[in-house]
Amino acid sequence: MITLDYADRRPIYEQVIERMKDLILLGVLATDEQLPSVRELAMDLSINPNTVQRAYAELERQGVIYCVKGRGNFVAGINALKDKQKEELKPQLLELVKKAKKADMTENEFTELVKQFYSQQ
Amino acid sequence: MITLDYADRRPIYEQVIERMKDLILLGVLATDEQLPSVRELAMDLSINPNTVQRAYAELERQGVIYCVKGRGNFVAGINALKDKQKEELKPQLLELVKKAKKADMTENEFTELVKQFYSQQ
DNA sequence: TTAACTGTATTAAGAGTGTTAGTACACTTG
DNA sequence: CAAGTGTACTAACACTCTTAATACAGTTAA
Repeated sequence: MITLDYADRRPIYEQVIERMKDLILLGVLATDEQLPSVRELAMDLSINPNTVQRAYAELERQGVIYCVKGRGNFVAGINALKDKQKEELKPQLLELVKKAKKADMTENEFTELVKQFYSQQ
Repeated sequence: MITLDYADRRPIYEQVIERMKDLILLGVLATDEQLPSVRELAMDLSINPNTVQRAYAELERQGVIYCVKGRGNFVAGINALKDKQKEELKPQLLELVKKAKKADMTENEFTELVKQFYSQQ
């Protein structure tokens, strides 16, 4: 279901968060569908249940999933997540634009890159 | 010359690297101009000389500055740095575009944000 | 030459974070 | 009741960031 990249310097729990969001955005995990249990996913990825728990807690804090004690974790809703991702994008893009300006990259150069990347596969 | 942000979670040496690049890109530090010495900057920022040294070593490794033992550190060249920053930008922008696609953000929406951010101050 | 400045290297220690391990408790389901 | 869920807690280890204290080598100006 999920693959970890140990070459990635980011913490495992962050990778789990990102992959789960991807699975939801791709529609692999539908709204209200149950996620693998903490212990099951930990076993599957050969990591500690605490690490999975940390990822799930953060996903719940972000409103991406909801938890029912004794039953499991469930997908909260794909549209809310999409809107959330779009909002997250903005400050990150602003930082990139600032960096581009500092390096004297024109808006046209920048937009050309966007066009190129958007048409990519 | 440089101000640190202790609310920023990133390591101090990374902040020093970024601020030095900014000073160079802004033209505050011209090509071949001497940077503050390791001990002087450390004193100025109230941090350890080792931390400054780490930042300077990384800046040299990236080709942003060059060091002469016994004399000091000097700015390598602003144009090379600008080109370097533009190249660094590309993979970061690609990741953002990927994220945007996943969230079903259209190229037009994205480009509109770019336009907005570019015209900002 | 000497003194004071440069960069550079080394070792040790402390703080913080990420991860694992083990255990325990409460809730739900069959 | 038993097995599965989420949740909480403590302890230990590894790694990184940072500081501290030296030490050494090169440069420069008095």
